[in-house]
Formats: sequence, C-alpha cells, structure tokens
Amino acid sequence: MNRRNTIQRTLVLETVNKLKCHATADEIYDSIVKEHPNISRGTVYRNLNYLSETGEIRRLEIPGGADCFDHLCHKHYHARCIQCGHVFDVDMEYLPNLEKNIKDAHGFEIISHDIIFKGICPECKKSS
Amino acid sequence: MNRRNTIQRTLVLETVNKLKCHATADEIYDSIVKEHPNISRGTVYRNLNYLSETGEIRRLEIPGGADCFDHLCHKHYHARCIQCGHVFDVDMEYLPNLEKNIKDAHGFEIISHDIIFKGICPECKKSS
DNA sequence: ATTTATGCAAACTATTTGCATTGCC
DNA sequence: GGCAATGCAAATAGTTTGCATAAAT
Repeated sequence: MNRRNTIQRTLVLETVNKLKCHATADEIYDSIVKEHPNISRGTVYRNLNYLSETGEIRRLEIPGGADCFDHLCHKHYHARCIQCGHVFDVDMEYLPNLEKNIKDAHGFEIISHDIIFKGICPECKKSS
Repeated sequence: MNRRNTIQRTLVLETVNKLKCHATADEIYDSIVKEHPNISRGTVYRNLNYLSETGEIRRLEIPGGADCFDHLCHKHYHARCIQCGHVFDVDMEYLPNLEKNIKDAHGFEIISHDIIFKGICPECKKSS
C-alpha cells in the first residue's frame, strides 16, 4: 500500500485546490480533461476518494445532490438551493461546541457535524 | 390536478406512519410488496414525492445515502454512522434560532436546516 | 521487478420518466 | 367520461468495480 504519486493524482489534487470549493467530481473531471483528454472518470473518482481519506482534501456530502470536494480551508456550513441545487457557503461561525449539546448519544461516537440550510437562492428568487 | 386517493397512495402513507422513522423508499416498498405484490417501485417513489410535497410526510435527505421518510413528528437532528450508513435520531434540542446566527445570507432565503452528525455507531464500534 | 494506479467498460444504486392502461371521482 | 394514477420497463445520475495494461518506485 505504498503511495505512488502519479500525474493523475497530482492533477486531481491541484484541480480541487484550484476550483477551491464545492466542485463536484464531474466538474473536476471536466476541468482536467480539457488539458489531459486521456484521464478517465474512474481515476478521478478513485483519487478523490483516496485524497479525502488521507485528509488532503475535504469531501462534502450533499443531501440530494452530488458530493462536492473542497480544498482545505476553515470549517464552515452550507446552504443549498432547493430549486437549482447550487451549494453556497454560509457566513456563520463554526460551532465546535455543538456536539456537547447532545444529551444522550446512545454510545454513538461523534466525529464531525454538518449543518445544511435549505432555501431559495437569489437567482432562483428572481426568476420565480 | 385533483387529488385522487388510490389504494397505493393510502398504503404508502400508512406504511411510512407505521415504520415511523428513517425508512428508505426501498424499505417502504419492501414492506408494502409483502401484502400487495403488484405495487410498483415507481408508484412508491411517486407517492413518496407527492406526500412530501403536500407535507403529509417528511423527507429526510441523507448525505451519501438514500433518502428517508418520516411520519410527522417533532423536528430533530440525525447522526449517521460512517461505517454501516445507519441513521439515528439525536437527543438534542431543536434550535429554531440557528438561522439567526447567519451573518450574511447574500440574499438567500432560508426555509429550514438540518444538522447531521457523523461518527461510529455502537454496533460498528464493537466489531472493529 | 514489483505492485500500485490507470483506462475502459460494465455494473450498481437510487431515482425518474414515457407510455399505454387502469380506475377514481 | 375525463383525467389522475398505475405498472412496467427503459432511462438517468452518480459512483464503483473488474480486469488487463501501464508506469512509479
């Protein structure tokens, strides 16, 4: 299980860092293919999984949508438009103590938490 | 667009109420098929969508998993085991004021929010 | 030389949709 | 009778996987 730094791996990591936030696997793939037409979707997915596991990038699981990948930045929350599906960052303090509010976790060991706000984005509000 | 109360619709609603919480479309379908072998998966999905829209049941979008459907109960938060994928209720007060903590929503109109804790459930902790 | 990683295609999971038919109101 | 809803199957979206080949160490 020795890591091997392939061009493809490097490309995926660089592209996630370049796109900064909320890029889906497909967007990352699209961005890479432009320059490297031979890379395969499977490889992009495999590397996104690998890099999330090593902690080099962060995976954001979107309810009702495709997973997104972020470069490492401060933890923050998200809002998703229920109409267009777009994900936005929310300007709100991260609540590291939130997990202490749990009265009884029934033996569940908590590792992290996400807050996802749902609503209508400005764009969609305009066109409705 | 006049609602028509079919046997299938009634069955889906009753089954969601019976299973109480966190039943996936598939679990709901399985439960109904036992008694009514002719019902189709498509119909179950269509009715789950319909009943969520009318507000008769609640849809819970699970990041990285299948959507769940709840009968109407008090709002609460969830924890999902990153190993087995099971969803649990969390015994923690609902925070109706959470949305007020947002400093700048950039014109985003917030309708609701979810908090999802991630971690390892007691079962999976045992077997690792 | 070894063995991890790739490319490709096929498989898979969750869900939606087109269409002819059924059956509620 | 009219139109909403069904059953079925095919389509879709997102992602994973098996396998032979390529390439990093």
